[in-house]
Amino acid sequence: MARQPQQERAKATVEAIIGAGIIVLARDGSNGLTTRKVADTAGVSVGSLYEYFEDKKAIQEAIIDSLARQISDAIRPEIKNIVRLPMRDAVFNILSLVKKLLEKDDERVLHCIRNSMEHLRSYPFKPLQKVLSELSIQYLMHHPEIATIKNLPTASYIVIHGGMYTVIHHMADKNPPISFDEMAGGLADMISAYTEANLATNP
Amino acid sequence: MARQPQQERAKATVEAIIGAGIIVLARDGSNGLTTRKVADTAGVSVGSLYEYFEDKKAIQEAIIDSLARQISDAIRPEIKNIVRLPMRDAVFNILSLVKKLLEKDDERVLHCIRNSMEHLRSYPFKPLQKVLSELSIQYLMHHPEIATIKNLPTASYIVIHGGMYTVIHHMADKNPPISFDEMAGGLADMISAYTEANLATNP
Amino acid sequence: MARQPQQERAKATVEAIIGAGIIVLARDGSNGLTTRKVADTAGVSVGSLYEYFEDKKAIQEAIIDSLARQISDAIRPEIKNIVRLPMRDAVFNILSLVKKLLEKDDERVLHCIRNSMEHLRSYPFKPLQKVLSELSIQYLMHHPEIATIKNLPTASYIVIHGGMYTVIHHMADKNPPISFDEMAGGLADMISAYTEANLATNP
Amino acid sequence: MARQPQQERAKATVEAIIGAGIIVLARDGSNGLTTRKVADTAGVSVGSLYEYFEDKKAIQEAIIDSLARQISDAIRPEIKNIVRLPMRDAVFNILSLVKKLLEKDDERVLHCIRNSMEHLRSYPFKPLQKVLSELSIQYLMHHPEIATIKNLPTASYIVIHGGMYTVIHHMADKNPPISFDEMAGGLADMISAYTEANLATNP
DNA sequence: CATGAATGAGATTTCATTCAT
DNA sequence: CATGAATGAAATCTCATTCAT
Repeated sequence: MARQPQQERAKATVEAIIGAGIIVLARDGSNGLTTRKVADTAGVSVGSLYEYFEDKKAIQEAIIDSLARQISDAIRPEIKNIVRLPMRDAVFNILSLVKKLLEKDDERVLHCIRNSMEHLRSYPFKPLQKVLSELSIQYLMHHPEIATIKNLPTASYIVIHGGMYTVIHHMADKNPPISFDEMAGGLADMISAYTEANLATNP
Repeated sequence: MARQPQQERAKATVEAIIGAGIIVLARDGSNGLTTRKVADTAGVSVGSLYEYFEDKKAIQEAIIDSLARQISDAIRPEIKNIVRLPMRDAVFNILSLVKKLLEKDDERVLHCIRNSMEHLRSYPFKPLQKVLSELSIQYLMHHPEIATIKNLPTASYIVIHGGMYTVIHHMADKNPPISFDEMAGGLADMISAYTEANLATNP
Repeated sequence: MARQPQQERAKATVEAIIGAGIIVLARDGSNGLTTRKVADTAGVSVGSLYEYFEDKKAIQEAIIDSLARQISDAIRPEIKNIVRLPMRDAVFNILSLVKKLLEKDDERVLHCIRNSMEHLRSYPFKPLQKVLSELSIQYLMHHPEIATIKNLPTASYIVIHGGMYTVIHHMADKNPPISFDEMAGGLADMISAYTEANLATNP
Repeated sequence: MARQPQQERAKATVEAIIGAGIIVLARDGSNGLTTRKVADTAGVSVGSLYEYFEDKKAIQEAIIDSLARQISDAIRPEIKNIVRLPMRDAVFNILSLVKKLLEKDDERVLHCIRNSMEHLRSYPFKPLQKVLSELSIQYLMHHPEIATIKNLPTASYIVIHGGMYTVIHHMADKNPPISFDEMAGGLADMISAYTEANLATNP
């Protein structure tokens, strides 16, 4: 039943469905993502959903893929600027960049990530982690002196996972006890102190 | 409709329902948590669910409350030992403690937390955060010298939120690029370096 | 299972159940009459309901019987006064008497009659009709001159049925276009005019 | 959830659901009106009910609205004939008309009215009362001489409410002590005598 | 006798999916 | 291709009735 969209109009319909899915997922959560709501929001009939997608699961996956691409596309062009910065500024900028990305469109992406944590096994994180890993590698190439740090993978893992979630949590927090800049600055300082300490011991 | 259990048997039934709910939530996720499955797992009829709970939402909340209590009860008795340790060891021990807690019963609590992140707005974290905040305060009382650190709230926020989630993520990771001890050690080192750096500048 | 109450306490329980049933029926309608609500309102356990009543239907019937008796008991003692009055006053007094009866206890009986019209096939009307028929006969014995009226049964039927329902409807009407006294007076005048016209033609 | 029917087929389904609802309501009473029975009787699936109706309550209301329209539509075309008649004949004809209406289709409308008295607060009467009020006004315009009667509203109220219910009760009565014609004739005579008496005193 | 916990059949409601038009 | 009506399995919830204590 699921076909490849062959015409422009068909591609537009697929885009509309995925876009509608993102809106519904952000608004109503993964439990509230029904075919009817998606079809209504997309302005197509429920029948059309099944013209382009095998079943609901396929729609969910397409939504996640789309979110993943949006995230990667937003971060990748900034890599070339970030790799030039000293460690502290690099970390701070990455966190700010992620924040800006998650804030777009009334925090649509933020809500989608929160709402799909369970069902989709942190899938949307994967490409975020991938692009951040790329960034790590490129950063290393621009700063060969830190290659001597033996715990670089650890630092990288912590900033990518702990950092990401702390940003997500902070943004969802109605009354955060500290400001975003304090949080991001603190984490930047920690990473910076950690890497420099390891650097100092291996001269 | 919802009654207070008055007899011993009734209390046992309520416990069985919540226990079954935890099992089902851990196994099937919040979308897979149906009244039928909970009743079957608890070995009671669906009608019994509604003897003690207003509706399904109330059952979900009771499950979360129960998990929250389990978490707090597991951590609180350890506080008195942890507050005696130096910063690095304290952080490492807390993370290990959380890991041990989440691992219990085939990672039941871990799965529940992951599976209820969406629907319940990270509720199960609340008491975990609360008990860790208590720990922070007690730690401060045992180490008055660190009270001079002006960014203590920042460090605390990062270890509680970033640390917790990194643990959760690491445990769910099939092929983690670093070991748990490396991760926990790294985070402990960072926090330790961060606080000591701030301490050094304020002698 | 259903037993005859043999002790004083048992009789009191039966009364409490029926009284509770009347309250619930008046408040929640016949669809809202559940065994649990009746038991709670009566201050007994659901199990006790089945000690004294075969099933729910038996409770409903007991409620109706109780209402019927209340109605008859309220009207019968007034008969001896009403039969002495001229036709117009008699009709007006009967309607006022019915109104007073239905108003008692926050219109409890009124609501019960309205709420049981469907399910119980106007049962509560039966005894009301019976006692009013008795009144008709006694009235005739006190006013033998009207025995010559050939349409007396018709007049009686209309005042009993049309009159009763008009009272019930008027009491339930939030914004009645005429006052109760106008309505009752009008009906009394009609009956009076009708019987006198028939009397005049048969001198 | 509830949609507006857009195709012919959908409108037919809505009609079938309401028609089935009327049959079930007449047969089983408002307590016996289940979604299952309505769906089965209408020859559609239960799911279809919820395509066009928010919930069961909405179906009940649609049934009542449909009945109300049937009643009004049956009476209104007769108004122009009735207003030409003298008072006694007018009243008698109205009551006969109502009887004929309630008798149609195995007394379906009669049973529906009886069965929905409780739950729907005599709603189906409202349009019947409205159309009869219209009739009153038109009658007055054709008989300007009765405008001098000061108790016309009272007479109107009694014939509409008392008369209607007496008809309903009489039809439901297995062994009525008087015939329908006697009852209707009696009521017609009363109203006629009442209005003429008031007319005579204001020459 | 009295209790209230437990039951389970049956009611309402939801929603992914199919299919005639 | 597109539509949206129709489906029905499965979910939530209710409540009269039973029965162990």
